[in-house]
Amino acid sequence: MGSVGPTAQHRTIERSPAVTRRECENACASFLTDFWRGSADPVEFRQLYHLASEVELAPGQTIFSEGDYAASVFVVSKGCIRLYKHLADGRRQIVAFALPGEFLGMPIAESHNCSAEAIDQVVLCRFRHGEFVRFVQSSPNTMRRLIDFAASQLEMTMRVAMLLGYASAEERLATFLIDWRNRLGASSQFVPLPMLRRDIADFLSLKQETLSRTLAKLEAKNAIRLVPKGVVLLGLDAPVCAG
Amino acid sequence: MGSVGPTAQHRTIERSPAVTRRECENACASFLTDFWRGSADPVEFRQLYHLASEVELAPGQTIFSEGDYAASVFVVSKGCIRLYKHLADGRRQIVAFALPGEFLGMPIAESHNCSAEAIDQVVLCRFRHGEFVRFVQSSPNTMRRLIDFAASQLEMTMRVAMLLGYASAEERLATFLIDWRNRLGASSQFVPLPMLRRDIADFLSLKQETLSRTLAKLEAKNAIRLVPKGVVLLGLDAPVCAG
DNA sequence: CGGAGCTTTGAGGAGCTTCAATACATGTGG
DNA sequence: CCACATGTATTGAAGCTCCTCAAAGCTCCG
Repeated sequence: MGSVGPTAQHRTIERSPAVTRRECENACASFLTDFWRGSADPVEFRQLYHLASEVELAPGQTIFSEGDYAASVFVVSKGCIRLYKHLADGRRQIVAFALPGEFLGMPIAESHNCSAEAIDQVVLCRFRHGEFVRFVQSSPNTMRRLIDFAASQLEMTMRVAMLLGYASAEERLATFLIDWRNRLGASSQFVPLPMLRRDIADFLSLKQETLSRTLAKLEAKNAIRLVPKGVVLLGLDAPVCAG
Repeated sequence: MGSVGPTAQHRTIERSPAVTRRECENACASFLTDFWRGSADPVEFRQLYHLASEVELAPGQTIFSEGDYAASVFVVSKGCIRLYKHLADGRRQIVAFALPGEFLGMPIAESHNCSAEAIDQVVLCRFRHGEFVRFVQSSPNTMRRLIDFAASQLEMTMRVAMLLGYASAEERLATFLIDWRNRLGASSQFVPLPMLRRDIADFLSLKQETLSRTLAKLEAKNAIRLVPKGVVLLGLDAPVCAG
């Protein structure tokens, strides 16, 4: 329902073979760079290019829902996506924010284990599930990379689990802001936050009221400064996390 | 430091080739059964047998520490192990309890991302890291299984993260007890708890006082009955988790 | 300018933690 | 076999953090 599959109703750019390669080189550049770091095999690289197609989404659009049959494997090319799960009582847990170069969930799996929605304007790189799996199976190199990807996802999730278990609201928020800046590779002190407060709250397992109050507290401490669509990090690292 | 490597100082049973296979078939039986569910290849099965050796540990012994070079890959044959991480401020987070048939952490990784200690009397199945990785690389079947293993670990960790984020002490404990019973495949209502209260508390991110109180509360509700070295589950499933 | 959605602020309450003391278990030496 | 010592588990009372419910402020867009 509303998933971005080959039969989805929204805008999917299908291109002629002639332009496929170049467009895909742009769209998938960061993904392939990430995925292939080190041991590039030019032949496999090209193969993967030809399997990819491009999908563009407006803010708020659903990409897939938890439990959906995984017809496609997605990699983010541009924008920010929220990956979340619904709990029995209606609460929502954001599992991760996906950025360019990252898979949406675990590839290979038969069905999606979480839902995905575009936060801002998004461009995705799509592979048909079967084709992607066949490609991976034929390439021990790629399989190994997938294992590593899974391991790093596991590491990240464990880090979150520890954060949720033991950290105060202030520690959670500070850690989130620092991690987020690092993932964005932000050069300046300004860190954009394209998502809603509610998204951050649901990621850190806080109520949005508590999140607001904690942001205000950090600003009062001169650790951050709130600006439209983001924050400026001032002295967050040492002082806040230590105390 | 105190790790169970090929050069470790404690009891390692090195066997003659003649008895290797049979002992290992016992020791690794559950592991290989799990790992190979479905698509068994007898040849690879044998290969793996011959790479394995056996390690026995007393309660409380350290198997490896976070950050150690991963000289060995371990699979539990018998007993229960706590996998944990230390936080900056000295607190401890138990990441998982490992049971027979399970890997201790992610195989293939260069170094251990958590520490491991025997809870009770433990028997491990050990592979040298290099040999295990070479075997895995040579077997697409096994690689695929490893990806699936990683994905299921990821799924489990996400489940824990959600539990820690949103559930009350009572919900966490109830979920833990039910999951633990299911993993043990306990036929009777009695569920053994070989670990300390403190271990369970550090797993659920609760203080051990809170854990005790919550156990008492569940007993008062007739949901469980506390007995030495374990609990008897009475009516835990529906009533407690719903309310 | 007005409305809808998002964000911030306020007051009161519930749940977990902290510190402290008591009870229980296990193993050791007399 | 008992007495004691050590580590583990439970119970009690006070405090703090976060949550809940409620209202007001802000921002974006028609």
